[in-house]
Amino acid sequence: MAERVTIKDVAARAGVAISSVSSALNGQPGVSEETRRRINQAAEELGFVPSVRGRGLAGNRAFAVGLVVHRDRAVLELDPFFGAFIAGIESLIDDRDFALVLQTSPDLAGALERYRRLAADRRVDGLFLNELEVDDPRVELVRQLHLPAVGINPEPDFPLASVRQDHRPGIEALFDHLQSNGHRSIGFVSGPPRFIHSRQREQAWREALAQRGLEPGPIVQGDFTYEGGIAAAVSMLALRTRPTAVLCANDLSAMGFIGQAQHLGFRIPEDLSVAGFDGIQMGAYLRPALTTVMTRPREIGYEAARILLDLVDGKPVTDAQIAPAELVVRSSTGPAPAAG
Amino acid sequence: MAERVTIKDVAARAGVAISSVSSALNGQPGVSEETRRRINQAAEELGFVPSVRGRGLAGNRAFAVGLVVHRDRAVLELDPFFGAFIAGIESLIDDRDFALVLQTSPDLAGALERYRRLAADRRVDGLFLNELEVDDPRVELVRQLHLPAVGINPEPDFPLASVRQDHRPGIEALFDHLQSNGHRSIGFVSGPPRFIHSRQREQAWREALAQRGLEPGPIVQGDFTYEGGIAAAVSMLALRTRPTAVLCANDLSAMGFIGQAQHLGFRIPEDLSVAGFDGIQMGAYLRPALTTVMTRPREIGYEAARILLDLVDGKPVTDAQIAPAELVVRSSTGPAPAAG
DNA sequence: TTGAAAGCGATACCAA
DNA sequence: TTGGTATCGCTTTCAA
Repeated sequence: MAERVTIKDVAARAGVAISSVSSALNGQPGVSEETRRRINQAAEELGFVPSVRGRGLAGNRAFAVGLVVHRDRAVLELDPFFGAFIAGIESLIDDRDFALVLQTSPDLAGALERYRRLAADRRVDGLFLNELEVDDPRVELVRQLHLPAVGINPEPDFPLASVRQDHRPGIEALFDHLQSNGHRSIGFVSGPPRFIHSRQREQAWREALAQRGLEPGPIVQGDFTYEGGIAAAVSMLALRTRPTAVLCANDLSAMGFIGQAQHLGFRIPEDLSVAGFDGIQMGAYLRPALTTVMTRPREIGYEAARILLDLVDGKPVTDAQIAPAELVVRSSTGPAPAAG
Repeated sequence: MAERVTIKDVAARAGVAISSVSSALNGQPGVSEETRRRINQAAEELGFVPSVRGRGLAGNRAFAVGLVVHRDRAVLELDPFFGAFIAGIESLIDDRDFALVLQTSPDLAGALERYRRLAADRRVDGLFLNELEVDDPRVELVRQLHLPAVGINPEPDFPLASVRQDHRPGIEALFDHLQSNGHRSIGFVSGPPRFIHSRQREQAWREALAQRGLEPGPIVQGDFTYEGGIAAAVSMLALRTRPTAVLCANDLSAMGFIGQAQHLGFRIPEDLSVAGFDGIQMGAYLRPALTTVMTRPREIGYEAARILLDLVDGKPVTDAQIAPAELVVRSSTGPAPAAG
């Protein structure tokens, strides 16, 4: 029972050739209405679903796209980006009968190996390139591999298709908020500089300062982790010229920063305002609840998938621009302390 | 350039038939050492990687396994289970040249549809069944579909292969810890009863109480979310007979519970001890840091994948048992308040 | 031990 | 508008 029904079965039942079944079911012209009807009915009755393996071999397509998450597992656990990003991808590709092949690797080198194999054994038709790094070797790789790929928030002159979200409006809004609260010295906890998005965020911070004629506050390098936020707080709060407000490159490091600042006796936001970046749910649950700049990973995933599938179909594509990041004011930011 | 090299190319280069290439590369007998060597060399030189499409069609295999996450996106973002679980799966299947096809669906009904299609178009050779529900329809589905499947932490009489982790030792240890701290009334915030693992955790709580001759403390139903934890705290802490300690069915709801309890003026752990279940990283960063029972999703993923691939290979399998959950004492639990 | 050939399940071209 | 057939890349008989 449940013997898989193939195109032959449908053809037999409808009394036509398999080529006609294929044409009919794929909505191609050159099939009479009557025949098409018979074929559809036969397929229906038999519960026929074309084998993606057969289709793939014949059409030289995998009907799948690949994503390699090259982060260590702990980050993957904590980072809210992927869940939403993946959900966004799926909401689009499902309708087109594509599947997502997900792989993980702790580092970029391993990820490259994965990408290479996904391409070598022809398991996917296209790739998502996220967490782009400076001079990211994946760009050259997909070129060699002749694989369509779409980059997520790449640098301006990125040579492949891409989807971007402008972070600046959110950071601008944050600065408006801070400045109207009397802050004039605003520090920054960065991410590892090898990541494009680390640089983008730092750049946005610099621009916002410059635009307001403010001196850049202290900057300390973090690494997007909670621990990195702790370390950043330790060094930044020991400075003689402490900022009155701090922007962290992501929410997780903001959480670490706040935790450590409180541990050191600072009241947030009375003594120090701290803001994050990402908009993770958890931020709403902290006390103080985290002021942050919210991105839209789900939409990014959706748009990235749309572009990628168009690329796979050989359609012309234009880069996508997601609605800009937005400020979410909660309680970790407030009036600057009176100058002491 | 970069024209895909196929088995034909290798055969041509080695001066043999493609069937010999196939046999040689798959390590099958009936190929002379000399020929095998020549073939290997040719394959090497050409950089040949067999197409998973061709292999799949010929061998009636997809070389892929499927996981459908049927949770809403917000949960997927916050739940640390999946990241680690997936990493565990991958660490095994990668070596065997299998890939993971990941799909998401907000609910079980949608998930069933996804499973059905993964099977119908023969995209995967096996399925992971996680977050099992009572009378879970997926069990019948995979039977109909003739698809190998492995259940994660199912009920005792589960009819399919499975991997289990015993939660009880961790909860026993927690109760030892609480009891030695003077707690005698221990409440429980449950998960939705339709989930097997909700029931398992509640059952473990009941057993631990019974074993110590303690009366079951109050029980309130949660839903594994932060908000559910808040709601549970609201109702449980309004009770005339408040417990002195509370176990929550997962860390996230414990976090909500603690947040709300603090909001209501309870000091944790001085006035009330609260423990979670899961062992998410975030728990270590809270204040108070969360006492919890730690599971091992990565190992669960690994073992589940091992069993599933054996099943796919038609090998006999036995259920896997992961090392039991363990207690992690942090600062959200402490001595019971003096009886008032 | 080797090679030829028949599938696997589709698509697509070309005659009829 | 149809049907026959080559083809995709591989595995697996089965002869030689």
